[in-house]
Amino acid sequence: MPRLSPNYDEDADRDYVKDLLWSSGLKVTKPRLSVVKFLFSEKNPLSIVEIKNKLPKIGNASIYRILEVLVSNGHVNRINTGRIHSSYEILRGRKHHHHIICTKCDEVEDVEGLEKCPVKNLTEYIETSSKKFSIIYNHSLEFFGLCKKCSQ
Amino acid sequence: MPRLSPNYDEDADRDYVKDLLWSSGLKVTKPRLSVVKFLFSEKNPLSIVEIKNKLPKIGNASIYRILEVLVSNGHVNRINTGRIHSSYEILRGRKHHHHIICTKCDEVEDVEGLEKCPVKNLTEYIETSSKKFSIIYNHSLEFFGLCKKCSQ
DNA sequence: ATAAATGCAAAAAATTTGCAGCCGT
DNA sequence: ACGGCTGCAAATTTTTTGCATTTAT
Repeated sequence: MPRLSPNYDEDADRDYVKDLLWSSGLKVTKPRLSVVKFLFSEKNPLSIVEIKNKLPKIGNASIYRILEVLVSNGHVNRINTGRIHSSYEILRGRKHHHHIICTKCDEVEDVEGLEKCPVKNLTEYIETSSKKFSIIYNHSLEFFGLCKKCSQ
Repeated sequence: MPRLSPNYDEDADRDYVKDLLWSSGLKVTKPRLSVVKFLFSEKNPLSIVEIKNKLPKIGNASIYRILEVLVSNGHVNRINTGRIHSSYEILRGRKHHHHIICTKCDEVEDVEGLEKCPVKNLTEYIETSSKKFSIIYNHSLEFFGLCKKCSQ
């Protein structure tokens, strides 16, 4: 659940999650609610494996299909960890941000404390100077390193 | 091959590629030379599939192992295109740079014209402020958009 | 000579697909 | 009731592993 307010209201959140699906014309089903709620509940991005483990009742194929539909509707971001499987994070209610990925254990952490995105103001320049591209609508910035556990 | 000089000297290049392997204490084998030379020869990053198709004589497992060893020795960069499989590009002889990826046709272009990496000087700050990470040794920055062909 | 790297084949892991039946609207 | 969604099982695709053989040093 989102740690937005100290008094977390589960019902309000449920409606929020429902709205997310409903607003995209998606049917509000149990498996979808579970996936979205799980994504909301975790601060850091979740891998397919983590989602599967946490929600064993949902069929394997459905997990893929649910995440696909969430990504294509813009509710969820697929993070390119460079690892075997992608990780996913919910977008709504969160600021644009970047990630640090452990190349040994795949741990993902959000980059915190940046006032503003260091790349955002480059987009327009790059759009102009690129030979082959005319539109840039997004970017992703990942840092790779070793987490404290793995660097010992 | 690197298009660095107008008069390209294949032998010189061969030594260059050999040196690359040798300098990391890697045995200079035919499969490794082939992979490195193929990576040098293409301006844009190559996916595992493209490499496999181009070099069918190299065993499947070896391709994975060769790329892994090249990445872990810092000669090759694994780019997270957000597509199904990662792409790889050789680093040596090329400046650190970033990419623009067309989300429709997967075309990849290098970002050109930046004097310096807009992210580099953030690394130390992020290393310090991160809770879970102690070392950051790399990053990747990709812009997503539509190429001129696909945006028409 | 010997330690490392390769190729092959088999195994494991990750993802996709087809389809019958269930469930939201 | 309809169409979209799900679960299951099977099929693909991608990646890893074990081991005998080859190869670079």
